[in-house]
Amino acid sequence: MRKPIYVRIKQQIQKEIENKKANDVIESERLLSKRLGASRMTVRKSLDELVEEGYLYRKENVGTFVADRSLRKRNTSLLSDNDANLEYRLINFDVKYGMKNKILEKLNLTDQDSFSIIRAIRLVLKNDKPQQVEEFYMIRNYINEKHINQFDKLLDLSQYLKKGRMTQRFIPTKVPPKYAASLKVTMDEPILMIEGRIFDNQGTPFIYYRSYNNPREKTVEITI
Amino acid sequence: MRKPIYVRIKQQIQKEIENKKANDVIESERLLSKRLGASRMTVRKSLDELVEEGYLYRKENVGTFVADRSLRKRNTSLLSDNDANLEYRLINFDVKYGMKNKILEKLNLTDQDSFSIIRAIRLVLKNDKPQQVEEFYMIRNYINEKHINQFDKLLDLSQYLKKGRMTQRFIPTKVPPKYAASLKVTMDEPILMIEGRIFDNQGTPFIYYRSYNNPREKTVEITI
DNA sequence: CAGTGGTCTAGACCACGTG
DNA sequence: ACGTGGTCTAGACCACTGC
Repeated sequence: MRKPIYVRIKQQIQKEIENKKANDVIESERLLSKRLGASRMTVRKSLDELVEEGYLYRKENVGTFVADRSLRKRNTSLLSDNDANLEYRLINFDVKYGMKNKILEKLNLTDQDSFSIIRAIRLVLKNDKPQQVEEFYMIRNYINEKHINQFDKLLDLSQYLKKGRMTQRFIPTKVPPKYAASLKVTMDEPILMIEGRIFDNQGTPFIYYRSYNNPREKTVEITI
Repeated sequence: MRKPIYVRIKQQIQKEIENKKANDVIESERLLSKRLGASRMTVRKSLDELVEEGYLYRKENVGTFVADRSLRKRNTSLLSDNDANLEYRLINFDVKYGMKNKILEKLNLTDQDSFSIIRAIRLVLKNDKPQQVEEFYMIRNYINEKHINQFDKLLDLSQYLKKGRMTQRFIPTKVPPKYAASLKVTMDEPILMIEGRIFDNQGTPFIYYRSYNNPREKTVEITI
């Protein structure tokens, strides 16, 4: 399927507002419609999405304005930080047919079921400082086989969110001894563990992950 | 302004799917349009919102289906838990013209500015068990004067989110001594503090809050 | 008064999944 | 082949703001 017009227009507007200051007014919907050669409803669909994502805001009967950059949505910041300074160091990768019961429960599986699970564990660093350790457990037949050998694609969770939903839990705890050294955190220090699951539309979980965050280095923040 | 048609239709559909099971198919957009007497685009707008909020999901070229209840969006669950069992106990309420610098910084204020800040602190209980302590700091001239004496309305943050945005930080820490007794938590136990700010469209913060969550009682979870 | 965003209509064509 | 969701059009009226 070729790219819809409203996506092209959305990207076009996104590009144009990069040069504008926060709270600058942009062209009216009718002008954009004329200039970009699309109906007003199509332009509106583009604007709707940009408003939803925090790029723009509207004042009724007045106009559409550029939003402050800090207000753009980042509700998946925990994992898909688009930060060029991040380095990922794989600690463990395997495909298993069994798994600890604690993990199976999270994926609504029992050891009677037939399944195989991809497990990946990685350390995330920023400017050589350890940020977090992430553990992923993914049910294999939900995963695109082509991605299994490309960790960056495999572990980019945003792709799975498009067609499903995610829950995240925030749990204060102590660092697991096995990760204390990697994270350079003392055993007694309280750290933040984030436990997440990704569900398909039917409500079946197919990815479970945990991340242990170094409180000295990483602030977990979301914008909604 | 009277209620738009798409809102009425949205509520209607919302009511109708309460009686359906997860993954049941609903009527097609064209049928809904005919039955409810609105154009297909209007029906679609209602459905779009219900999909966005996790009530429904669509399969291209196939149909629209009822989503699993657990997948409905709850990204503000931290505060506006619509849970009937919750009890709120006000600990402190005042309106001040000065405030600790740490708080002022969060609201982008200095003590040179002219302002007054509403401070409210409350304990949240569920079945008599302490869940969390919440501290709110709100710049007064952003707040509807009528609400100031109605704490439930004043502290319902969802109203402020409609026309602005919120950031939340998750910080593992130890319980502040002054709240240890209220929360029935020992001083050494790691607890989860959530720090949030609400911004207007211009990017100016006008509410700052903190919540200290009892890890034994309360699980902080969001669904996106 | 002119212009804005918000809503709404009655069509249309497309690609695709399922029977 | 038929029905579905996804996209798109070219209008329209409304309530409201700011000049």
